Amino acid sequence: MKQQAVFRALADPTRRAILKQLQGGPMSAGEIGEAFDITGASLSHHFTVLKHADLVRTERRGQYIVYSLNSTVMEDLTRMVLDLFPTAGARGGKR
Amino acid sequence: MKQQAVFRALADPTRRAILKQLQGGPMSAGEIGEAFDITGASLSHHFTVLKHADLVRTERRGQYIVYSLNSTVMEDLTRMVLDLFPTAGARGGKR
DNA sequence: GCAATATTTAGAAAATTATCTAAATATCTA
DNA sequence: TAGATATTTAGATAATTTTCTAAATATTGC
Repeated sequence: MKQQAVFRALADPTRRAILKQLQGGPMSAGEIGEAFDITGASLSHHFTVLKHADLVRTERRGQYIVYSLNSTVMEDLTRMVLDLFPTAGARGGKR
Repeated sequence: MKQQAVFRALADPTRRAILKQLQGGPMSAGEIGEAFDITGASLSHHFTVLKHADLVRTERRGQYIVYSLNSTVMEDLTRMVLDLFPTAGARGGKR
């Protein structure tokens, strides 16, 4: 798990918005892009960063490329957060 | 809660290392700085970012300024993470 | 008050990141 | 195969961030 890649990926608001979009289920790059006012090339750059952090998965479907959330990383991420603030979340507190 | 400020603050490895240092308890700026090979001025900048994200608290103690973790933010942070990956962590899954 | 120590602020340089346009690659349909 | 659509790659520019040096501010102890 590349901690740095994950935190760096989450630091950008556009990328977090992409992740939120994907909560609705897998979407093509173009569909995702409709919600943003940036070029496809810039979007593609963000996808690269998200893939590098292993936060999303891709699959080519015909001429489209479909992105989806990689929710298994969520556990790792939670662990990283807890690792940074052990005092508060240490041992199974309330949720 | 300034989501952007928190994620941005966590994106830098030096700042995450500072947070880890503070796990050992409150420390003065100078003590924290001993572990890093950067100037006090740069360190001070990182403190500013961490404070802006409300991840640390400060208290002047004589000529020192003592930093400590603000662990209450941890809950917010966990919430933000869960918010980004709802499918996996949604409702009290395993821990 | 003055010198010493601790930290921050100001301003600039260096490094990184986000974005763009143009061109390349991949797939589909006719 | 040729043309259309979807996405990525390349290379450049703009914006942001990290770091530095030098100077400023705050506090202590003489």
